Amino acid sequence: MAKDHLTISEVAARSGFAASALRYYEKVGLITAERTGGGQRRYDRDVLRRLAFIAAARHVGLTLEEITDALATLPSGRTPTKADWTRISRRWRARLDDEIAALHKLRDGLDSCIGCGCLSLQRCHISNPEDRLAGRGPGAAYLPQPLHPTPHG
Amino acid sequence: MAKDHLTISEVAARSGFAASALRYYEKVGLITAERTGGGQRRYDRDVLRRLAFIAAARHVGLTLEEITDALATLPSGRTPTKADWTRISRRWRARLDDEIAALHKLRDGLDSCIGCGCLSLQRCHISNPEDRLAGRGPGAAYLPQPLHPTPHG
DNA sequence: GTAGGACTTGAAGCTAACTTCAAGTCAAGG
DNA sequence: CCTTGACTTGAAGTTAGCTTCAAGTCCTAC
Repeated sequence: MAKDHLTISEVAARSGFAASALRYYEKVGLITAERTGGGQRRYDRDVLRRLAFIAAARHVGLTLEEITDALATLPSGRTPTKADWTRISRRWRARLDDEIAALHKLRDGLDSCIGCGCLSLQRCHISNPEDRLAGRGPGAAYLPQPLHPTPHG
Repeated sequence: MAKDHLTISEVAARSGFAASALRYYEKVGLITAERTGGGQRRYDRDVLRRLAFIAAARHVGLTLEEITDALATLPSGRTPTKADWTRISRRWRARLDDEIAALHKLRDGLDSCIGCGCLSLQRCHISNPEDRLAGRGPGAAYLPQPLHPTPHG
C-alpha cells in the first residue's frame, strides 16, 4: 500500500525539480494534479515517471513545447509502453546524431583554421560556416543555423 | 585607398550582424566606433575582423561575456597574431571536444535504454544522468550539468 | 537648399523557463 | 484547539541577447 498521493514537496524531492517548476509545468499543461478540499496539490505516482520523461527530454535538448508535442504522441492517460518509448527515443537519437555531426564539422573546420590566422569574414568557414552572409529576412542573425540557440537568434 | 570608415549599415551588411546588434555590442564594450561631428558611428575596417572573431566564438557556443574575456587576453589595440589565434582556438577545440564527448555519452546511454521502457527516476541514466538528485543549492534544476543551458538552469 | 533615407537615443519588449515575493490559507501533530 | 510549517495564488523579476519603437537629427544626392 504505497502512498498514492504525493505532496508537491515530496514530488520535488523525488524528482529533483523545484516546486515552483512543478507549478509551472502544471500551468503549461505538462503535468496534472488532483486537489485536496483545501486546494492543495496531490500528485499521483505516475507523475514521477512523467517527470523522468521530461528530465530526459530536457537533457536531450528539447524545449518544453517540443516535450508537450512528444507527450501528445503518447496514448493519453496511460503509462507509455516499450513501443512508445522506443519510437520516441529513436527520434532523440537522430537528434543527438545531428548535433554530434554538427560539432564534428565545426571542430574539423577549427583544426583547419589553426595557424592560418585568417578569420576572414568571407573565407573562413568558422566565422562564416555556410558561406552565406545576411539573408533570412529582417534582423537575420549571423549564424545560418545556430548550433547553440540564442533568444532571437 | 579603400574606405577606412564604414557606416553602421555597411558594417551590418558586411558582417551579417544587425545594426541593432552592433549598437548592443558597442554598449557592452565588445566593439568601438568613432563618431562624426553629428554623432553618427563610423567604423574602422578592423571591426570586421573583430566581428568575425565574435561570430566564430558565438558559433562555438561562447557567451558574449566569455567572448569579452577571450578578447581581453589579446594584446589590446592590435590585430591578433597567428599565435594569439592558435592559443584561443585550442581552447575552443577543447570545448568542442567536451561537448562532443558529452553527447556521445548521452547517445550511448539512450541506446542502452531503448527497449527497456524503464524511465526509472532512480536507475535510468538518461533521466538521471549523474545518479544524483537535487542538491546544488536552492532552486537547483534537475540536470547536473545541463548540456543545453537554460535560463536559471 | 532641400528632400528623405540613414542615423541617433533611451526605454521598453521579446523569448524560455523558471524563481521570487507578498499575503494569505491549509493541515497535521501535540 | 492551536501552532507552525507547508501550501496557495497572481504578479513581477531574472538572464541573455538582442529587437522594436518613438521622436528627433544628420547627411548626401540632386
